[in-house]
Amino acid sequence: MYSFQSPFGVIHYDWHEGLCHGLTLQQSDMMHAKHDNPVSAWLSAYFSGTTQALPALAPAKTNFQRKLRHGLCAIPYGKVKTYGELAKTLSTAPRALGQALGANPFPIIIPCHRVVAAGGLGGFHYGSDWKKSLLNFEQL
DNA sequence: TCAAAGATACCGT
DNA sequence: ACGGTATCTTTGA
Repeated sequence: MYSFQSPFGVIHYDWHEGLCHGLTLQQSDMMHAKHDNPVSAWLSAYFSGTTQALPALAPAKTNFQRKLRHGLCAIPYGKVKTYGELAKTLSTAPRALGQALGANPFPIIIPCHRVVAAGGLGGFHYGSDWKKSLLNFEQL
């Protein structure tokens, strides 16, 4: 388990066998530890406002989640989409989409925060503070 | 297998 | 503005 100090809180992630197995966002700040691997490199670049090729991610468990990942990566930096819109392009239901987004092991790297509800900010698995901060950060 | 829950949307009143 | 219903995938019993 590694950790990365972001401007909005600490991010823990699993990295072994050359593959990222998941990220978890923490609410409170903890110790800063610098690591030298593709995940930290990507995060570091992201929080500097630049984009970079994705690190190796563990494969999604279901077909649907693979489709979802692909659909999410199609949302460009600084833009947002509603659950309904994205659901339509994936031929699924908005509710199903939200369910899957919450189960996504790679928040931020797979930009699940760029999906908002039709009537405002939607929910977020790790707390809407993260979502708000990330969106605010991207839309500078 | 089936039932229940989810980070929703939409239409009726 | 509020409440009920439609809708699809996952997960646990």
